[in-house]
Amino acid sequence: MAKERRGIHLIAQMANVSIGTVDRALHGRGGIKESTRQRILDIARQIGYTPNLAARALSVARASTRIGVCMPREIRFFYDQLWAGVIDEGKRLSQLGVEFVNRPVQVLGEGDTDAFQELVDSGVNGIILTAGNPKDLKPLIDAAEQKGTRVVCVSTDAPESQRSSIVCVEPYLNGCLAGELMGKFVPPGSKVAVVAGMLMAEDHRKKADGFVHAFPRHCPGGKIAAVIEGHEDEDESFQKTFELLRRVPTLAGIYVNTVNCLPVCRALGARNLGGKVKLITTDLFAEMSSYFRKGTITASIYQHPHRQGQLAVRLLADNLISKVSLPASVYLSPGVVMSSNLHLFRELRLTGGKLADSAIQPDAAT
Amino acid sequence: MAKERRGIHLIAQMANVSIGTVDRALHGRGGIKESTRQRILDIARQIGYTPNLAARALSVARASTRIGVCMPREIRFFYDQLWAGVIDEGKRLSQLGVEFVNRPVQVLGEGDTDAFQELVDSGVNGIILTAGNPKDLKPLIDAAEQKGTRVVCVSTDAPESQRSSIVCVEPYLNGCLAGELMGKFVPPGSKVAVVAGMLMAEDHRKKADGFVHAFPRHCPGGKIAAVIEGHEDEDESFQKTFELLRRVPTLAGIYVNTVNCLPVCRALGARNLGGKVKLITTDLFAEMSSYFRKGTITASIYQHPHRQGQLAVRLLADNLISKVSLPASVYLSPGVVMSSNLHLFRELRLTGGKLADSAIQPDAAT
DNA sequence: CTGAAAGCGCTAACAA
DNA sequence: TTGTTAGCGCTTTCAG
Repeated sequence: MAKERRGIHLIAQMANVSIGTVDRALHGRGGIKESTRQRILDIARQIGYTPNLAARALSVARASTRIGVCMPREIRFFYDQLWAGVIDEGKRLSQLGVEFVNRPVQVLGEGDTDAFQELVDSGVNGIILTAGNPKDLKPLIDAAEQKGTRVVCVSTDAPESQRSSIVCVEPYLNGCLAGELMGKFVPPGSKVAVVAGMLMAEDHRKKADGFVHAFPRHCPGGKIAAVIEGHEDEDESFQKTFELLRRVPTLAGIYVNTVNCLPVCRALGARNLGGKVKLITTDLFAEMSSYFRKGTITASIYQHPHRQGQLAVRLLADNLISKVSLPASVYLSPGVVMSSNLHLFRELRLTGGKLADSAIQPDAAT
Repeated sequence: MAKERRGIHLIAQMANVSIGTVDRALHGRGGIKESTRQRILDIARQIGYTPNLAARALSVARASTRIGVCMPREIRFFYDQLWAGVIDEGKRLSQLGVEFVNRPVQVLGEGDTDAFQELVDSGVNGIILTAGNPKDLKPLIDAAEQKGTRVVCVSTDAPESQRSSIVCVEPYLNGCLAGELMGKFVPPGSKVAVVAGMLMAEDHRKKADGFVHAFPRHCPGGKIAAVIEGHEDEDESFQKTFELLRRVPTLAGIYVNTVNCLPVCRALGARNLGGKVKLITTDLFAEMSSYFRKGTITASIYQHPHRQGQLAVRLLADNLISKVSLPASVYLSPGVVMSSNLHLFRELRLTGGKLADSAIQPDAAT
C-alpha cells in the first residue's frame, strides 16, 4: 500500500507531476506551462494546502528573511523597553530563519536617515523604524517601499510616507485619555495646565491637543490655564512649573505629556502641593514610583513600549514569512498606571523595592 | 576542505562521536557512558548550542506535544475572547508541531472536573484550565502534575493546587484599582456601593474586598454604603440597584464587579442618575458602548481576556517545547476603558458603529 | 518545460 | 555503549 504523502508531495502525486513542478507553480517561478500551474494551484486550494514553515525554514537554512531595526537608544526608559520587545520577539523568530540587523541611533531623529538608508542598501527585506524626522525620511521610505522593502513604523509615525504600517499609541488619543481622566479627577470649573516637551514636536503637540480637546468635555466649566514647554530640560521644567504654581494658585491639575516629569514632581513638592494638584504623567520608569506612593502622581499614561516592539516584529515577520497582509495601523490602547497596579509594570520590576518581589513576570507578560 | 557543520553535527565532530550519541547525551536518554555524556554536554555548553526547533518539529513530524484546553463557553463576551486568544496563538504553534485538544465546558464550573480528567487521560502534555471548582479540581490537578502533566490555570485560579502556573488579573487588585479610581472620581466623604455577582464566588468576593480596601484610602472620609449581590440575575440586579438608589439618595458611585452591568445601567437611567452617580464596571462588550457614550459608565476595568489566552498558550508551549521554566504566576495589569479609548478594544471592533471603522486591529494587537 | 536528487538539523529505529 | 541510516516537507540545483 502506498505511503501517505503530505504537503507538496501530496499535490505532486495528485497532479501527476514532480515536487519540483509543484514548487514552481506555488511560487510563481518561471518555466512552467500555464495550464499545469493552474491545475496545481487548483489542487492546492482544494486540499487547503499550507506550507510547513518549519520545513521551509530548515530548507533555506540561514536567514531567508532579514529585518532591519532602526530605533533610538535614548530616552533610556522608553526605548529600552521598545528594544527589549523587538529583541524578545526576534529570538523566537530566529528559529524560523529570520535574522535581525540592528542600527540603533543615539536619540530620536539623530542620524536616522543615514541609518535607514544603510539598512535599505544592505538589502534587508523589511525595516522597523522609529521615525524621528518624518520629513527627511519620507523620500527614503517611499523609495524603499517601491523596491519592495516593507517599512513598519513603531512608536513614532511617518504618516505622509508610504510606510506599510504603523504600531503606536496615537498621541492625540493619548492626550484625550489624559484629559478625560483629569476631567473626572478635578471638580467642575477647575483650571488645569499642560507641561509639554516642545510643542514643535508633532507628538507632543498632538498629545496637548488631545488633552485640550477632551478635558473641558469631561469637566464642566473646566479651563486650560496654560500650556508650557519644558524643552526636556530639567531646570527649565522645574522653574516654569514652579512659576506656574505661583501664578495660578487655584490650579487643580497638571498633565505632563513627556517622559520628563520629575522636575514637575519636584516643583509640586517645593510648593507643598503634592497630591493637592492632580498630576497625570506619561510613560513610566523606576524613579517615578516614590511619587506615586507619596500621591504626587495620580496616574500615568503608559504606552506599552515593550508590546509595541513585539507587535512590530510580529507583524512584519508574519508578512515576510507567511505573506500575511500588513494592517495599515495598529493603535494600542494606552494603559493607566496608578498606585494599585504600579508594581505590575516591567519598568518597576527589578527596582521598586518590596512590591517588585511578589510576581516575576516573564517577557511574555507585556 | 571539510564542510562547515552545525548543531548536533558540530558537537559530534568535536567530541569524536556520532550524532546519535550526541542526541542521547543531550536528551538524557539511556545507554551512554556517563563520561562521554559529560564530555558532550561540556562541548555543547561551550559552543552555546541551541537546538533548531524547526528541525526538531520537522523530524518528529506530527504533534510531538499536545496541549489540552478546558475553559468555559459562557459568559460569551469574556470567554469568547479568551478562546480566541488561545486559538490565535495556537495556530502559530501548529507550525512547530503543537496540537490542541479542546474540551470546552458550557459555563464556569460546570463539568470541568470531568472534562479535565478526560484531558489528563488522553495523555496530553499540558493543560490550560479555567478552574471553576478549585476544590474539586485540586486532587485532579495535583495528580496530573505528579505524573508530569503541566497545568496552567488561566483567568480563574486553583491556588491551593500544585498547578504549575496562573495567568490572570488578580481579582483583589482588580478591585483595588476600581477603588482607587472611584476614590479619585468622587468628592471626599462620598458614599459608594458595590454590586457583586455572588460573594460566595471567590473571584467576586476578592474584587469586592479590594475595592472596600482601596476606596477609603483614596477618598478621604469615603464610606461604603452597601455591598449587594445581584446573583447574575437581570431582574434581581435591577431591582436591588433601583432600591439602593432610593435608600441612599446621596450615593456618589457604584462599582459593578461582574460582567453583568446592564441592569445597573438601566436602574441608573430609571432614576435619572446616569452620569451623576459614577459607575465603574468590569469587562467589556458591545452593548456597553452606548452607556459609555451617554456617560452612564465612567470607566470599566478590562481584564484582557484575549491576551490571557495568548499568554497561557505561549508559556505552556515554551515550557513544553523548549523547557523554558514556567513562572508561578503572571499577573496582568487590568486595563482602564473610558470613552476616549473605548473604540480600541477588540470587543467593540465589529459592532460599535462608526468609531470601529477607523483602525483594523489584527489579532496580534491584543 | 519538467523530473530527480541533495540537503537543511534533528529524531528514532536498527545495527554493530 | 555507540554508529548508521531513513526520513520530516521544503528549496534549489542540475539534468533531461
